Amino acid sequence: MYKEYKALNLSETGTEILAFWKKHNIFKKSISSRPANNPYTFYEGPPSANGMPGIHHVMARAIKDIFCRYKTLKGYQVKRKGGWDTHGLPIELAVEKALGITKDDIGKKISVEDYNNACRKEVMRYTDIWNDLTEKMGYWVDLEDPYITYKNEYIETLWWILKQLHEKDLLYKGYTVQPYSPKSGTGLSSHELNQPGTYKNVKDTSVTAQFKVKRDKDSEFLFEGVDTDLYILAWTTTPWTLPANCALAVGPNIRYVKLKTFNQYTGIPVTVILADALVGKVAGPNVVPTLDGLQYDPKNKTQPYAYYSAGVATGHISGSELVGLHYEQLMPYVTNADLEANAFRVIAADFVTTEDGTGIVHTASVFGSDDFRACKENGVPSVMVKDEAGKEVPLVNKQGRFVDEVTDFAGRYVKEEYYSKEEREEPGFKPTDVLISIKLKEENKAFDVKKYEHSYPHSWRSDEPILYYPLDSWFIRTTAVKDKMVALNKTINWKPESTGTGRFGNWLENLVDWNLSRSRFWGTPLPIWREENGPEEKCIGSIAELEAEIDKAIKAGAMPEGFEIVDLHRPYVDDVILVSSTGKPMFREPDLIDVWFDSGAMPYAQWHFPFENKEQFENSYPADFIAEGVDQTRGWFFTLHAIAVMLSEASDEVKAVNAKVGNKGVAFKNVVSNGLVLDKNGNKMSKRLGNAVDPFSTIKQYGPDAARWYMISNASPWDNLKFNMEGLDEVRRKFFGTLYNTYAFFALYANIDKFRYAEAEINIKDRPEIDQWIISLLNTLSKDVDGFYADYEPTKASRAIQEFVDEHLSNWYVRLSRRRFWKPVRRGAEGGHGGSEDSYDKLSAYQTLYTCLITIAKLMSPVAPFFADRLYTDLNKTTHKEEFESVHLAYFPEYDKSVVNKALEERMQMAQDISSLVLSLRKKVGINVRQPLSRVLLPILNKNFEHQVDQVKDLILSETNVKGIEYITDASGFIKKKIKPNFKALGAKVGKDMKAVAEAIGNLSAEKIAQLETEGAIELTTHHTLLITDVEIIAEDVPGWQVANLGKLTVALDVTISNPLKQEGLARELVNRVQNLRKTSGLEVTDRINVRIKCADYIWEAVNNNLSYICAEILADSILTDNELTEGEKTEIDGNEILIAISKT
RNA sequence: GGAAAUAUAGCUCAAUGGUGAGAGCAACACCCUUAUACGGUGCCGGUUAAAGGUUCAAGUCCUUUUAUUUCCA
Repeated sequence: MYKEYKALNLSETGTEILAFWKKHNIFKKSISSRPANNPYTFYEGPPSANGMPGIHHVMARAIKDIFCRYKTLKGYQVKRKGGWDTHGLPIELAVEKALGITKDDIGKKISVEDYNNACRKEVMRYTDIWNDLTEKMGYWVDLEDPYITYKNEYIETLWWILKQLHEKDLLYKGYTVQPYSPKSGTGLSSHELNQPGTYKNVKDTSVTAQFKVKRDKDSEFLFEGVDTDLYILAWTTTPWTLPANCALAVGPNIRYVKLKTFNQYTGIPVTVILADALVGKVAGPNVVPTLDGLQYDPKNKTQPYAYYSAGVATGHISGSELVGLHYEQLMPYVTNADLEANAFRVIAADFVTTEDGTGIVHTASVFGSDDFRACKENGVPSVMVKDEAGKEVPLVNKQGRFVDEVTDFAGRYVKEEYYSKEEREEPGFKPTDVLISIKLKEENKAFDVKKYEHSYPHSWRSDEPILYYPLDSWFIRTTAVKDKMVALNKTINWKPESTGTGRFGNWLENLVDWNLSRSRFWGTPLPIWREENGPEEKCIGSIAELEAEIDKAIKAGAMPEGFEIVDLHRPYVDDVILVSSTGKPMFREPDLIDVWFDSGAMPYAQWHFPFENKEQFENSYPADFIAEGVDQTRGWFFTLHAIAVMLSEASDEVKAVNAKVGNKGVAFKNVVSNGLVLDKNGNKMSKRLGNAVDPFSTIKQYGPDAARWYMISNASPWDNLKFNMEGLDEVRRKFFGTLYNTYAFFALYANIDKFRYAEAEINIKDRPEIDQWIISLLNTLSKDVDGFYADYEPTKASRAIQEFVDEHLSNWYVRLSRRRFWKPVRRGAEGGHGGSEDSYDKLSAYQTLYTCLITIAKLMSPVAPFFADRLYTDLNKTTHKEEFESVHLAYFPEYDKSVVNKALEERMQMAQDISSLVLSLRKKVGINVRQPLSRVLLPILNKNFEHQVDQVKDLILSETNVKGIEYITDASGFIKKKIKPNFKALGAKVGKDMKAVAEAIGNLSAEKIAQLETEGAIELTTHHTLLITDVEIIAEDVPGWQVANLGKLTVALDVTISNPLKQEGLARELVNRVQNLRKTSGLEVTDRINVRIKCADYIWEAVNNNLSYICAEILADSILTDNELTEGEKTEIDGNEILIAISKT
């Protein structure tokens, strides 16, 4: 027996099938039943289990799951090792919040050890909830043996990788300019800088400084007509950075001008260069045609300005013309040959604006991140001094004071706020910025000094302004393999392609070295030990190596006897002090590494490669497929790619594996980057706004399959999805509801007829037309869906399946075949072909519908794994046609080309279209479908047309309740024709003359059209030869008939109703009433009945004339007229009252 | 500031450069149903974000702009 259900309940299906999978270990079997030598490798991007999963995780994981299940169906062995991302800032923050502490308290209120233990606990806090969701949504991933990034083994692999890079000089120490708090002596992360209250409005001393242009052959053109010194004006709100000035940045497309004026502090006439757009702000209304005869007035703050050359318009200088000019160092405390040659010049930078200042930006490479980048790009050296150890350091030390070399201000804090309150209140105290301003004024180097209010970031720890300051960092020299990364990226299949070429490709083109350093506590420690103030450096690549070094250190007395390292995290690893070759102590570099390195190294670290599992690694490298959100483009996707490419150069072990598996150095071959899940209005989901969708309640309410199907079929994975609950409901009703009903219909009759698919398979070619048609479509569908999955297009796959189920299987095949299933079979003919035609036809219908259903189950199983499995097992449990206990152990349907018949598909489409046209005509003239009509007229388009339609004639007639089809030709000129140019065909031929040709075609007479049809070609008035293939000719109208058109099809309907037709219509009306009555009386579909009716005479006459038809339809043994009838159902036929009484025989 | 994606009916999405831009949902009306709270037919709905350009022909190709979103700075 096929299981029959009271109603569709996808939620229940989910929980029941899940239990079935668990009980029978289906997931494990789906792996073990596939050969190990045919692997398909998937990498799980590890989620962090310290937050609750959201609906977008269901989306992302559905995509991962779909392709893994699909490949299993295709016979691949798909292992999916789960993983957890356990390090990183979010975890630290969660712990700090839970414990009510800040970063500053670590090592004070709480030991690093306790803190890290808290992190270790925190990180797996929601593991159970995650696992629960994973199961409930049907995401198959191995949760029993996941990789966990904080495990020693995992870290050991990371260390091994770092050592590979270190040995090839791909790991080095450098510096970056970062926000820095001198008071607390630490850098600040961008996250810390984004805390509320960090940015405050402050009033700072701002200086517009005069940088004197060196007169040489490059600058000579600027001096034309200039009779004073020439200065470039640059503005800064951090005067303390002026001693470190090394370049001036201009916008290459900004227009600059020369102005002559007096320095307001010294009265010296000067000529200055600034942006044209800012003349109004700097000079205000004080621009005069010429300064001739004007005098400097020390009491007047607003000195006059004059454009240098009288013709203002010709005085423009473009920024690019200024690039390369050299100027004199503004505050020459520190210089050297390199600086003299390569610094103190004008460079172009994209961050220069004309919003404020002078349109020229003072640049101090080590005190600003833009500055740092611009100087690096332009090869400008930094102004630095050497410390006692001979190391280059900036002019400001880590406490925020000027170094000795800046003689005038040595030892002074650069920011006023770093002085204590008492110091600042002492009489005569002046902030360093002010002192610098005074000095510049005296030296005719300050053009303008004033207070300026702006927003400036402050440290949340000490509430003092931060400095942008160069901090030590460890880098991976990704730029060394940039070309290879770019080249290999082109071999990766990105979905969508634009993410790979655009976002990722551009990122690679502008690659900078990867800054690995993080100043934190909970993460993978950098395995590098260094001598203090010495050159020696050790990078440790394994636990064994570390232990050996510890042994050496113990022997040298640097560490206590019996020291053992059991945990590679801080603080334990910081207790390790090694000894150098000269016996000096070596301390670990205190940094942790970027957590992205953790996840990017998972292909190796998940197997603890190369320390263990070499074979597993070889069999799963690189990945065939990965999928994550598009936000991972520069995160996980990048780190996977970067590490893989680096190792393909730096590691002999990885090189060997690559050679063996034929990998040029990628970590993954196919990648799907999915979009975001937004709420139904297109807003971002957030807990704060309360528009976040809870995945658990969604799955509970609609079932996991509806949720998955909705998300996948609605929009391509890479488009953002507007998540709307109504859509889920629609999917449930429309797709799953229809499919469920189709199954229920099948089960109902198959159970009655005890169909078990035990009979021999009827050859497809021997089945009725409609069976051949649906089988043909089904095979086309299998092929299409296979292609879509293979191309990582799940949306197209699900839409194709949905269309097949709704439009073709349910709405056409089952509807038209319905009678075949309930048609009574003569006794004795049951159970085998060779019996009557009836049983043969019925068997064919069962076999066909069964095949459709079980094939659909397989095709849809990657997207809707629960429902598909129920459908599959419900069918297969009764027939035992296949040996698999689950659809997920079965194989993808084979495409059988021999049963695909395009002509058949075409004519069935015509049948559907013609039927639709007839129904629409019926509607137009108000004749309902129960009233039979005599004939449909079809104007013939070509010979093949008649042949095609004839084969589906019966379907059309029964669907539209019409007695016959007649084909008409236009021999008599009876049919009105319409001619339309085929633009595509004509375009190539006539090109520019298209308009005239189209008009000429439109003007063709009926005779000319007929001539074209018979002769195949005519001459147009435009002197072009028109071929029959250049146009479409449609029979548009049959005068005097009810006519409807669709594309090339034209249908005319005879709407005259003769008396026999009328009577037949009445008979059908009666059948309809009786059937309704059967249903409301609760009779079974197989019950036989007796009927008595009381009605008008003409209706009884109609009934009497169609008695056998009616009896057959309603399973009646007798129908009697009874004018005395009082009981029974009162109803209406043709406007007349009728009384019907039925009774079971 | 840079890069990328998206923009088509009230909503969700289609539309190999080929000329009246289509479905589904929703609304409305009528009809059908011994699988189907399902279906059919009709009706309603569009300056294809805007402006230029290329072309015989643009929703589609190019340029600019706008909006939304993401990533980076």
